[in-house]
Amino acid sequence: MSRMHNPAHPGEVLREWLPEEMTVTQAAKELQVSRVTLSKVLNGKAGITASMALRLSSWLGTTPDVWLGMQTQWDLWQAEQQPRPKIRPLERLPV
Amino acid sequence: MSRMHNPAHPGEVLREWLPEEMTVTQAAKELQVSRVTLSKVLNGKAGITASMALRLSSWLGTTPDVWLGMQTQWDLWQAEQQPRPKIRPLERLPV
DNA sequence: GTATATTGTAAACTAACACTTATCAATATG
DNA sequence: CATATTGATAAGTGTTAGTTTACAATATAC
Repeated sequence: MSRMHNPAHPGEVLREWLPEEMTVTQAAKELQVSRVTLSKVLNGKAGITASMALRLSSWLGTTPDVWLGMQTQWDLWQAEQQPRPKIRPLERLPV
Repeated sequence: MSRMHNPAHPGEVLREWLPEEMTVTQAAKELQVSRVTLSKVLNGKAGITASMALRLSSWLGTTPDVWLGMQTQWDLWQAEQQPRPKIRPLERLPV
């Protein structure tokens, strides 16, 4: 079975967590990454790493798993869109 | 809060799924990756990618999420062992 | 209105890493 | 003994998350 819906990029979701008036520059400073790094994430040009997930969880008061989970679902959906080899299921001895 | 226990590397878990008599070479052929690629995963020298998770799920009849989830937990634990910047929680307006 | 600072993204570069093929020592098999 | 097969290492390639630098656009100061 495949995932029906193109999941949102985590950066897209992150956008909604940022207060309206907060600039990328400010947010990057709080997260202690460069402006560029955060900008890329927000624009879907880079993914959420474990390190970034920890920063986001400290800052936003979430679990890191939320962010990494989103990234995982996104990665998985992307991979499912690629041509895939036909793999014959392993024959297991019945219990 | 941090994860208490060093989670197993997914490759370690994968080992347990392989039939006793199956060689790395055979398994790699079924998964349609090189011997080296699989060997590295089994020895914890490489992680589980989305593409690999899909191969494993096809072959072993699991969901891909199982494997990617393990990888995520492992990545997270590794990142937690590193020195981390002190990030001040974002002040949210109370509801 | 012009000068200066700040913003967000792009460009260029570096480091890490997943993958491949080639190589090698060790073990099995003819 | 000779040959083939195994699993791991070495070497090389491509991708990508991170940095600093550069730039065009907008805001702020004088």
